[in-house]
Amino acid sequence: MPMRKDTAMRKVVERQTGVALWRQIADRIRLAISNGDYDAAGMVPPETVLAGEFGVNRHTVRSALAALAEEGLVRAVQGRGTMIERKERVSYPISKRTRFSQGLGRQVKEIGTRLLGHGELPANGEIAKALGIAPGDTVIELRTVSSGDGRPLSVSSSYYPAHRFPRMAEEFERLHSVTKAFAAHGLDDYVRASTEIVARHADAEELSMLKLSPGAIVLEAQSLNADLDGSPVEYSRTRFAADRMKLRIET
Amino acid sequence: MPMRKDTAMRKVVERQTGVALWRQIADRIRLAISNGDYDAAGMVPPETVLAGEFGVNRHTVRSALAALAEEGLVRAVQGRGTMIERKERVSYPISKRTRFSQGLGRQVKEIGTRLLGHGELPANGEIAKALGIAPGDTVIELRTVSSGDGRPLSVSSSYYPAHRFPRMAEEFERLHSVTKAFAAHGLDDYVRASTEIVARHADAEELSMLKLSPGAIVLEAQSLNADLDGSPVEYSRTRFAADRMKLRIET
DNA sequence: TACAGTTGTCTAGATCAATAGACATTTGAG
DNA sequence: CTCAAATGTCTATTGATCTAGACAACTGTA
Repeated sequence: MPMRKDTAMRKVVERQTGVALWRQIADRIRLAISNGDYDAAGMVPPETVLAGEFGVNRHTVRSALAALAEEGLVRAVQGRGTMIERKERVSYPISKRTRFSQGLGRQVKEIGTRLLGHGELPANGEIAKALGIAPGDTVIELRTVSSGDGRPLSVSSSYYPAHRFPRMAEEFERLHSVTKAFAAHGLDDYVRASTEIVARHADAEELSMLKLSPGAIVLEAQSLNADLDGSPVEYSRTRFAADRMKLRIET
Repeated sequence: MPMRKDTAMRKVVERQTGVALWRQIADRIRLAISNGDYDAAGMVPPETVLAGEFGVNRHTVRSALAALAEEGLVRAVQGRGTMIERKERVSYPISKRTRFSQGLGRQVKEIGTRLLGHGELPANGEIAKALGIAPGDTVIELRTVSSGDGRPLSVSSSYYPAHRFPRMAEEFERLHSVTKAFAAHGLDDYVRASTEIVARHADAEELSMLKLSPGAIVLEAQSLNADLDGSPVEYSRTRFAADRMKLRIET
């Protein structure tokens, strides 16, 4: 069986698919940037060249580049070209001992987690099953958004059994750390029991919280942390901006 | 800080974003189906109701439903309504001992892996770095597509150091199993050393191989397997159809 | 059979996306 | 300075998407 060669001179974009050509092209250029395809020059090829490669009008390419400039990924300078401002995805480690701030430390200078809101609510089926409690039992919800160097990276909803961690919200607000808030309840260590990962289009709330443009992708990690006896202590759904993050699984 | 309530009567879709309304709506309905929001009735709400919820014309909703019907997710019956045909995502386990067929066994009746092509090529920087060989050293590439119950689930490109596994392609064609092909080279056990996960829009080749519609999402897992001495034996990039799969991390 | 509720089809017009071409403006090199 | 190469701006036109309304066809129930 012969090897299929990717000779594709013309980079394919498809029409009449509900996704505008300029957006498909923006996605392709974003990918090429993060792959390092343009590292040699440090800039994107000229608009006329890109238009030729994709088989579209130059104006269509300009729409794509305008969208990328809006994201802060490139910056166009008249007379010179379109320069790459930023390229790497931040790598987020998932391991037995996953703590948010650690592991990102070397990649981002400034990490911030902001509490969006908190509340108590009866556990629905999904949450109750994960935490091993009865549906309707009270859980505490924390909603947070995390940023690196000023860019939002993830939004998260976390659930804690209220009977065991009654002051979770207050302690988190005081200490700005889940690990420390656990410690304030007498829990010194916990480990990741399971993680499920799904990718999908961002919904309207995620678009606005993560400052994404419609059609953008989120990586959703549904994770369960347990104490050393195996009893669940936290269930959370974290949605990462997929174009800014990759997940690294450490087994 | 008060809890933010999601009262959203009107489900928000955004205009002038390069993603057609019908496609945004299709994505939202697909998500609602996989969340089980419509399980009680087993069918999608009437077109007029959906049009009201999203604040669009009924024709726009019809375009969205037509796209979902094309995917085989729903089936419209005149006079009755639009029924849900399929909803679950297949869960793919990632652990120290990840083998493709296992773990999917209970979820899918019929698993097939088809060899698309193979070849020998000099390792590029990415592959050489992963496999711990010199750039330019020969690697064997296997390109496969895997299906469950007739639906394509993933496409994969795998790379093996040719000096150690010279007959990888032939053995895989004969045995239809990477694990058995390794065994034929005298390697009885191997473990997952690392996995990185990225989500992005599918490119044209992935769209056709996975039978996806443009704008669809792939989950790409870049994984490295090593023998028990820690020496890399396989580097692969597997792209999963994100709307059909979720990844389960087992730590 | 009658009817309410639903999907299917058609027409017409408004708005958005993409093409095409022309020319202005800026930059860097010779 | 001059020029080539690149981005910026404008106009006009075509095709795709979305809205609007009307009515046909089918299903299940009363």
